[in-house]
Amino acid sequence: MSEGSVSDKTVARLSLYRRLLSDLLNQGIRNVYSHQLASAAGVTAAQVRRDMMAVGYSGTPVRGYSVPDLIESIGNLLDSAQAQSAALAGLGNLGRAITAYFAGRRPKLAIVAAFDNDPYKVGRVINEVECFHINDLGPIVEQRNIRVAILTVPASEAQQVADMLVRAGVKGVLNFAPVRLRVPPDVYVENMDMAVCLEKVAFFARQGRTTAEAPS
Amino acid sequence: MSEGSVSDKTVARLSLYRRLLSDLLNQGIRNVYSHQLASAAGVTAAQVRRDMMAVGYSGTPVRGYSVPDLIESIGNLLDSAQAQSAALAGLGNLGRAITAYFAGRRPKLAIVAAFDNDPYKVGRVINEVECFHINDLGPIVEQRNIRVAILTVPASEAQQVADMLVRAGVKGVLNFAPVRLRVPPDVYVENMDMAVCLEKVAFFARQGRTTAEAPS
DNA sequence: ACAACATCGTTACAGATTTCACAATATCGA
DNA sequence: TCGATATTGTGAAATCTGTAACGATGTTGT
Ligand SMILES: NC(=O)c1ccc[n+]([C@@H]2O[C@H](COP(=O)([O-])OP(=O)(O)OC[C@H]3O[C@@H](n4cnc5c(N)ncnc54)[C@H](O)[C@@H]3O)[C@@H](O)[C@H]2O)c1
Ligand SMILES: NC(=O)c1ccc[n+]([C@@H]2O[C@H](COP(=O)([O-])OP(=O)(O)OC[C@H]3O[C@@H](n4cnc5c(N)ncnc54)[C@H](O)[C@@H]3O)[C@@H](O)[C@H]2O)c1
Repeated sequence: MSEGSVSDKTVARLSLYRRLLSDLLNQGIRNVYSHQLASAAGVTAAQVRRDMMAVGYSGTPVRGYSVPDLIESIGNLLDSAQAQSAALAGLGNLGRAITAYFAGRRPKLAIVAAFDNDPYKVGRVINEVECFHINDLGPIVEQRNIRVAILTVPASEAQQVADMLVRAGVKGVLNFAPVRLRVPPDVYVENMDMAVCLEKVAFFARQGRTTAEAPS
Repeated sequence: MSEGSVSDKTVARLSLYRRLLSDLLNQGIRNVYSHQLASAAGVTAAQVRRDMMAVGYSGTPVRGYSVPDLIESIGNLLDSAQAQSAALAGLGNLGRAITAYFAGRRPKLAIVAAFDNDPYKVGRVINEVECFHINDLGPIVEQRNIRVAILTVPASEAQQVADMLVRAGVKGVLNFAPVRLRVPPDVYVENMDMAVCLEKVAFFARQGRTTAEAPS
């Protein structure tokens, strides 16, 4: 199904659109125009319509887009047929915040296992997620067919833990450690680099650069 | 001083380079080639050399770049002359993790005040940062000349708190709430949208897209 | 029934960003 | 001293990304 190549940026915007559309649906709004969605997302109307080409969904003039139908169409592109599972490595300050945030939020993409090397955490259930010892990562990730991981271990451990994840079959990593991971070319890594982002903000705050950022 | 227009992406990469260079310096390495820095950062050597043009620093053939000199040159571009101060709004799970992470790390860009509306937190010092009541935000931000803020309040409160920050003179916001903030055009907003990023990772993990991401 | 209208889908364009390619050059070894 | 060599800096080409423009189209009001 679907296009072989949807760009990075487009995927990010579609995910954002979907969240905005869900908000609209909760407000009882069932139709939306490209310029309305654009305004909510902070992009141009042309951008929204262009992104819709990737989805393959067509609205109608005068009515615009059907909110529930569009949510479903975006889901057809972004979501996998069967639910995906994610693992989290490193249940420290950030790891716990993240598990709390995602707990019970996405049925199609949930954190189903956490790993740490701190014996005090292993065996406990934190924010609805069971914590295992890092040494058991391989078998558990393989058994549960986990392909997505969130990496929140200290920078010094990040590469080593990433290697374990990759060996166990993980194909996508959301990396919070301020380190560039070395992974095989078929593994996708997204770096959330807070230090870099904060320096960016500080720089442009000083420069007075006119705002507006696409979703990271 | 310096160029009027350095791109978004270039600023992010320069911040990354600087961190990598600091690591090298700690290892006692005092010279580096563009292809080495490129490999560490996950970009091409041509990209590194192109970014150096924005900095205005020149290396020499055969020797490459001087690590300490390059760190200084990047600092001349990225850092402000006098230290910048940042505020954090919302000392919840994520806010506490972030203050812990940045505590005592950057002398030139430190979190110097936190704000919350939870009376239990107000008045306490958490991770070396004093917590004030959100209602006192305006005067304190103005007095301390704070221009940069990190926003980690619940999504429902984000716009309102952002308005307070902007009124107090903040010109750059690192926003973690899954909401698109409305701010005047002279205020720079960087969205760290974890939900969007996780969906991106899940999507490309499935697609088998060949990796490699620029710094966010 | 049909004209007026606002919006959609798509193609063509423009701008930004990255990569390529190569002349210029500083250093090392003979 | 001087040639050999690997690297730099940068103009030009290529690619990626977003914007603009416009014909096509469905709806509404009369
Ligand atoms: N806290 C933040 O806001 C923040 C911001 C930016 C980046 N980061 C990065 O995120 C990562 C985690 O940050 P944190 O503040 O949560 O740190 P933390 O020290 O609170 O948590 C790290 C966790 O990883 C566990 N751990 C250590 N070694 C391990 C190993 N080999 N295998 C499995 N688990 C291991 C520790 O037991 C701990 O629970 C770090 O790389 C940090 O640089 C954090
Ligand atoms: N925790 C995560 O990993 C994570 C991930 C992605 C996004 N986010 C977003 O970050 C934000 C914070 O997340 P969290 O998990 O820390 O939530 P949290 O509920 O733990 O923390 C929110 C904090 O904000 C304070 N607060 C509430 N209203 C306020 C107001 N009007 N003024 C000042 N302070 C106020 C609360 O007292 C609390 O301390 C949310 O918008 C969340 O969606 C969090």
